[in-house]
Amino acid sequence: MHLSRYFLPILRETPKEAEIVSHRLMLRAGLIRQQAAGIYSWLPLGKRVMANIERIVREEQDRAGAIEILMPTIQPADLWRESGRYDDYGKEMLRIGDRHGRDMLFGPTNEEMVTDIFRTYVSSYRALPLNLYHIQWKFRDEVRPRFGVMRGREFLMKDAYSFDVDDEGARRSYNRMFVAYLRTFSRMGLTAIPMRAETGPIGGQLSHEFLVLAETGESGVYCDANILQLKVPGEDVDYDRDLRPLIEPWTSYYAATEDVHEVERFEREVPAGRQVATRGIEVGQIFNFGTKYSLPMKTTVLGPNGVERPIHGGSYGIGVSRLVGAIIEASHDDAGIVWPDSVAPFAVGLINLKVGDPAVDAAAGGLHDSLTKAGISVLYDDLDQRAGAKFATMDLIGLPWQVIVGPRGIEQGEVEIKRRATGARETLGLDAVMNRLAGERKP
RNA sequence: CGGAGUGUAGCGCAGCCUGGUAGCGCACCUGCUUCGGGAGCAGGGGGCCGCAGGUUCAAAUCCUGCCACUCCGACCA
Repeated sequence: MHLSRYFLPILRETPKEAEIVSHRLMLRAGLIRQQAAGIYSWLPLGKRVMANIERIVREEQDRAGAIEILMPTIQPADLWRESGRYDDYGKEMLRIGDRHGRDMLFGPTNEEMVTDIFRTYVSSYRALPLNLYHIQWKFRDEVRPRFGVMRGREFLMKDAYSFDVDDEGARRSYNRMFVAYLRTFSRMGLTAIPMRAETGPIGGQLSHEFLVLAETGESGVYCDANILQLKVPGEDVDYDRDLRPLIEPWTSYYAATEDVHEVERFEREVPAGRQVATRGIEVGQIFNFGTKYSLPMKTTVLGPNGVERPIHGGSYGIGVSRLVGAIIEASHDDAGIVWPDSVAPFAVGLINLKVGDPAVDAAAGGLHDSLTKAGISVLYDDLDQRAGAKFATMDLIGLPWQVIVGPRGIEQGEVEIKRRATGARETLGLDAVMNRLAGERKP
């Protein structure tokens, strides 16, 4: 992609409404544009990052056996009256009337709708377990949206819903999502810790929330240092086997957010040298809520003995748009964003230091073409600007690699290559660049 | 929803107290010179001063009401 033909509105100064670092950097690097409190347009660079996050989430959901569907953003109120949540949900729910005076709402979540789909088509225990998910925009009319996309009113969420014939099956489904979540966040370059959580308005008895560690996170986190060393299950994990041994280490060490933190227990259970107090951002939560929705919504299947029984459900959310902010909170420096390879909007930023110089133009243009042909996404800065401005822009938008082509090096047939995260530079021959990048690019 | 604050060009701000032709920096356009870490000079375009009402010969400025946005608290992917 040629920068001269792209749409990348960089801001040199920070808009004053942005208080936290991810919000500032998202506005400055041209990822988002605020349209109203907690409501954002996604500009090209932000859109690409979110698409990468979505892709990883999707791959891990699929791997864990969940099946993708897509439900609408607008829902009829009747379903919510049936579950009893139409009145419970309160002002957070955006209520809309259509032209016929029918009560509609912009979905804040989809338990009711997915249950409706399920009960229409599934009536036998033999079709279970089933886990349906979608990645769709939600709207929750938060009293106080803030922190940019970290707490917007409109946000993109992956929500999965599991259906099982009994509690034992529901726990297996829960465990599959537990492992999938560990893998998902790890692939995005994040350290995420699962923590025992309150179930809140979704209800149920078992729940964990996943906190991404970041110095600038909004919740205080207390945990045992050992949990930070645990190895995340590999992509060969067998989701059909008993996953409890994989999960047990993660749930056995002390880990709590500040609102449920027990100082005495922490002091007693965790040796002084391993007591970690840090901060985190909630990016996912999983629930096992049993029959909370299946009873009022009459969702049953026939068991092996021919007797109808209510299904046991769970729901599993990941804040996709929030993750964009969370990743930046966890990975940035004074100069700007430092994208993990797997979610970066482009793999390579290619800088032409002297636009108009035939030798430099030819070398940079050639690199752009061969990188693109090799399937390596590249943003080619072909603007006639000073070097300082180009470097500042590239550092700000945080692409993993910078390839710098200038007249000095080109005389020797050499370019410079810089790793954004470490600042490490090396000088390579033109031909060597391709091999170097091809080898390093594995997400 | 309680408390605090801010609305003036795309972004950052001054002007308001003490009413009198709407300004500065960045960004943008034109030209020339520059060019390996945010260039210099010259010229130029862009504003219902958040909205409505009032006071006044005259309102960005004073008064009243409303709206929007931000921050702190209680709630949340």
